[in-house]
Amino acid sequence: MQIEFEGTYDLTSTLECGQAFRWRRDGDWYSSVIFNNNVKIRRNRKGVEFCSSPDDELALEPLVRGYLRLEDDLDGIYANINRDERIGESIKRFTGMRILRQEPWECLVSFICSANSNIGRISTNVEDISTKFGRAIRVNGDVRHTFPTVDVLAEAGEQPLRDLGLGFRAKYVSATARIIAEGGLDLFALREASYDEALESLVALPGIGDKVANCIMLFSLDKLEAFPVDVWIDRALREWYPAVAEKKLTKKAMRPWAQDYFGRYAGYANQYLFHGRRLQGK
DNA sequence: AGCCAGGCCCTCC
DNA sequence: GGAGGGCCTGGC
Repeated sequence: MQIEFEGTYDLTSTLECGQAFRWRRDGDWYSSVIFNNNVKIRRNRKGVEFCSSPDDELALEPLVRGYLRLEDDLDGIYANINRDERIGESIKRFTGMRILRQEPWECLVSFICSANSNIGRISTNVEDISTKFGRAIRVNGDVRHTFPTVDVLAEAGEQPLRDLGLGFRAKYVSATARIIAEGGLDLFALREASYDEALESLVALPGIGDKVANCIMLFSLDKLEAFPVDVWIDRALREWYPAVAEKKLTKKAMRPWAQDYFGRYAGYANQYLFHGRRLQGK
């Protein structure tokens, strides 16, 4: 099915910049499991084309639109965050890269798994969790699995997750799943909550600190002002922003500084700086 | 072999 | 309140 839209979209950068962990590339097609469907997608002249299974594409289309954040006015956002030549360069280089609107629970677990890890390993962890605890979706001989529900992971407990190689993150995933399963937090409700409210709720969960909470808010809870500070952003800000270096801002102090500096779309600035700095390597 | 990875948490000062 | 060390595991 074709989704037509105006405006730019760099699907490759968007799906490969490290905000989502289950997309696989095969030629110009990308495939993953989202909304309990095996979804294939590719860029074309008029927009993006996608296939879904088992559900009808017509039913999935609004969800895919939402996932891809096609409603974001990129030019408006660029104009808003373009405060200096550093961010300007990154915008020029990765024009069309978007933040995704992922499913909150999968996003939350993915970023608990990200602690002291790397993208390759996180991808393996998330895929292994799905294979072991998710529901099989078969498409033309290909089998992928849905990401398991909160209840399934709450019931599973810590040890099976350790056996999958999550390491010390297993107890955090398990404990957080149990809290949410028992009604300790409504993740979707956080989409309507303020940034501060959502942050406070998330960091109360085991395994979620300021950085991970900001990732979850940015990539799944519609908080475009979220600004996760990881080692790459830490490097980018210290190397590229004299104000940060001169003030000797700690990692902790960088987030509020950047949110004030870049404004309400600071999360977009974050993703462009992150991507640029990470490709540059250490 | 030893260090580090897209942090978090706990202890101690 | 913030600095320092431990934590699973895999990759270099």
